[in-house]
Amino acid sequence: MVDYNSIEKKWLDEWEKAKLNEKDVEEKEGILVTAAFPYVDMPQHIGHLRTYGTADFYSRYKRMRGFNVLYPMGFHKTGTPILAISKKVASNDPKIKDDLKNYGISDEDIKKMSDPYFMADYFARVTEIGMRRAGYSIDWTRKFDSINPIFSKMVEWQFNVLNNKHELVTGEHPVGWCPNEGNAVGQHDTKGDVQPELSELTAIKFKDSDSDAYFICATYRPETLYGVSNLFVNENEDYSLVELDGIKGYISSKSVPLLSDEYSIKVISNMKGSELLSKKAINPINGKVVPILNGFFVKPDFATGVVMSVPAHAPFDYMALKKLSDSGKTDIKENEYIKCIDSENNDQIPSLRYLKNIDQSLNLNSEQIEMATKEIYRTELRKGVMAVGDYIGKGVNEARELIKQDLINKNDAFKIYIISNKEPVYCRCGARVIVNLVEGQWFINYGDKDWKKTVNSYLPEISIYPKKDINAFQAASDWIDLRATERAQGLGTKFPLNPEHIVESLSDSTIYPMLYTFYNILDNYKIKPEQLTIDFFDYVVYGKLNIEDVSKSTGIEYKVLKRCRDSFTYWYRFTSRHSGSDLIFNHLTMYIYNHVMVFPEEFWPKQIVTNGLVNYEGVKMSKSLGNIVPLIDGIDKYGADTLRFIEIVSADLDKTAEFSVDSVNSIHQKMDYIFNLVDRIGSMKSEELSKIDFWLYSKLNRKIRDATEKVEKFDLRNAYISIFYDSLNELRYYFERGGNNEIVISDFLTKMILMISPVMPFSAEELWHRLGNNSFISKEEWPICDESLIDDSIELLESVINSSIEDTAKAIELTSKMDENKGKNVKSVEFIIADQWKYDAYRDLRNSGNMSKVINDDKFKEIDKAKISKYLMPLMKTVKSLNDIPYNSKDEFETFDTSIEFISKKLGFDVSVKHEKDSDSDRAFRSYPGKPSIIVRWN
RNA sequence: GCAGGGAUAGCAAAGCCCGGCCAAAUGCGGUGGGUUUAGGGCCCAUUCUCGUAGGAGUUCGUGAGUUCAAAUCUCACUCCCUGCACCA
Repeated sequence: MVDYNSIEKKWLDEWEKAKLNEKDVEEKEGILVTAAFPYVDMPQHIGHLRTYGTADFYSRYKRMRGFNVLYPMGFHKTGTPILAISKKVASNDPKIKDDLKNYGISDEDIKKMSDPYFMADYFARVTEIGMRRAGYSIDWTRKFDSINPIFSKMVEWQFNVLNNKHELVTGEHPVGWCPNEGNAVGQHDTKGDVQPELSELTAIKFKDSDSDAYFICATYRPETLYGVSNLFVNENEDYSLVELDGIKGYISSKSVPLLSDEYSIKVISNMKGSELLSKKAINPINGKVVPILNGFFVKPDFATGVVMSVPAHAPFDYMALKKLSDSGKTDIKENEYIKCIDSENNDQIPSLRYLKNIDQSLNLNSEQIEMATKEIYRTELRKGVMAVGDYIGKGVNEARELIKQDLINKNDAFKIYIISNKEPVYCRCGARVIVNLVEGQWFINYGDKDWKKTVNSYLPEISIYPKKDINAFQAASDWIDLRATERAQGLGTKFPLNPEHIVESLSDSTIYPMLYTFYNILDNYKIKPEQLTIDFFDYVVYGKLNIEDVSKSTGIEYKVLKRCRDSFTYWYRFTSRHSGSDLIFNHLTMYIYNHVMVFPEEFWPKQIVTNGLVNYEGVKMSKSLGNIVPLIDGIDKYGADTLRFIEIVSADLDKTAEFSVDSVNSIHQKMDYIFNLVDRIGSMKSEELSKIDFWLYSKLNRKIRDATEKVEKFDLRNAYISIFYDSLNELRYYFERGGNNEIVISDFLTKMILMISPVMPFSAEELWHRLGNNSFISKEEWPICDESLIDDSIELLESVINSSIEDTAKAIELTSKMDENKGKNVKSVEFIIADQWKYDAYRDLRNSGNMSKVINDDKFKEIDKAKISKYLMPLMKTVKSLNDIPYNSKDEFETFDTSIEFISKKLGFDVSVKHEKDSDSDRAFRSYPGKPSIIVRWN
């Protein structure tokens, strides 16, 4: 087997020596290929190769097509995950230490990882090693990370632009919050890494009929307000009369601390739920006075602990009310329940229907009632129509929003946010996570109408691959709205408008590809971060300032400024951005928005390529399954080229690539074949070209033409089925047909290897040299198709031979069962080739589609009309899809005649061929162009 | 809920954009055969049903429709997957 690792090492060294990947401004057209830089909180695994490998493939391919392609790379270190892991290390968390140990990190290094900067550097270093070994043609002289002071300067400039254009706004914002530590909590900050889910409810104010206090009912379904028969509290729980944002209200005592960061709440007095049961409340929508009753199901720590009861539509309410009614604790009758929504059936009490669907006798537990609740919620939202009230006739979906808005406008309700996870969420410190409305939070206003309009009208200009993701981009662009852009903790750039905070880590990584274009220059000339003023960036990006002034104000030499500007404008004109498709709804959309806002139109994104994930042996790679293969291990084991092939070209871009040992083996075998063939090539002969040589040339050139078209459209899978798999089959067939011409094979292999080189650069380089070349293959040109060598006839005739062989085998199998053939063996097989008039008539019929016209044509006057008609009849059935037959009777005859040896070897019988006119067999007439009549003789 | 994607033979998966060359690529699995044949690998054949000659029938989530013609277009329905906010 090929020793991939030693080939890799050999060529990595050679490429490094030749500085093959370092690119600079040149005469020829430039392309900047960037992939979303990796977040370095763990080593990369083989799945990461998909994105970076695809970007590398594209870079290499475009270079072979004559472009100057720069593929740079950096590291993302902004944000909280690195900090969180490092904190865990510092607190001696055994689980995290195990994880790190499994990555093969020494105890000593793990200890040092309590320093987040050490950890980030460590993983950045490991990541770079892996990327080099994967063969990415990255220009490492431009490497930076996102906490680098120069990077921060770029971010400051970007936010200065956004601020000047009034796209930074402040407001209040609901966040998951730890009341103990006083800061926002995300997934990384909770026990068990649970993402706190926030959801919005409407809190409706029912006035107490004999005081100025309100019962504050939180609900997901404000549209059912028309059907309220009573309110529920839980008589066994404690309740409080509170002052909440200026009004008096009753809420459960347990809800007070959960809401107290969201609202200002002062407790006036406390009471048992049972004490509230004597009260009555007024429904704000219709003034109806309703009683307060005991709801067994009311949870005091969910929202306000007071709920409105809509027995006709809420299964829990129905069950609770029925219970009360059965025990005589209420005199509300079922026929008083108000139905306010019509949906699929005509039940007067829809909730009852859903309960009975689960159990006719209504002997239900809470879980079952919950199920019924979900079911009715779903159905009524989708199909329900308001049956009462101001919005009668409108769909529930629409009416809900309208009613909510009306109530809020009339000050009868307000929004309330809760943590809606099934189980309470706890901060690592132990406190229960609650909702807080953060005041003065800065947002980037992606909801700005003009901004959105500009982006939406530019979106069709961007080449997006895979094509079907265009919809997703469109949807993402429409959907993106205010986006929080700063936060209190984490690594990163200080937020210019509030230096206590840092720029949020997706917001700081939207325009950074621009920095690659001149980072190496800043580095070379040892430019200090403080020299990178607003003026500097304004000059480089807009070119509108006077360069002398900028040079003076920044202290950067004229020629350095000029080079930065030139480099930026050269590389940023055509950019190709690569990432996983999971980033469409955040990073990539923000990338587009920020480019459109910050840069002149000529530098807006030109191309975006996204890709799907990678499965390992049929399942997703994940930490919990323990099936993550680190990139470097994968390369050691399978070879970089093998990983590259499987991940870059063996699946459609948008699909999950399947990595399995089987697929590895299959590629290894095929590569072995190619290596052997290349090594054997010297022992072959160069002879005069025969038919099968032309066949192979035709296949090759067709392949070059079609595959190139496919590569251009990022249809890599099909391109490489043709370039790799089909080529091998064609070679095998060529040899089987007796081909053995050194020049032809060498031509074929050379072009095939050139086309494989962007995917498998190491093997291709090795094979290229074994073929006797001394240049680097990556500096060679992509093969060009020679149209004159594409010969439809020769390929078609070859396939006629093969289909005839198949048909014959099948015919023999079936006829061997015939009584007359029982006990006999096949003696010989004869192929009868259709006479020339059949070819002519075939073409005429194909062109005209008119049978009688063909029959009556003068040129067929020699032939019996009944005969022509009998011949054409079957063709009529599929007349609209007849293939073009570009050759004639004698071509088909010759092909068979010269292939007799091959055919009889395949079939194992003597084979002969005859023209139809020379045959006296009654089956001879069955011959058609491309379909000789087959006569099997038995003895 | 909102948004995006999906449902194809034993399994996995292509085809669908651009209707006919589609009983439907390919891989795995199954069956039979070959290979100086332990195993594995490799090669060949076969793998919806029927068939006394290269053919016929019935299939591509369900139901309807458009069409001379539908896996492919339209509509409805059912079910599945992914993302959803400060988090990379």
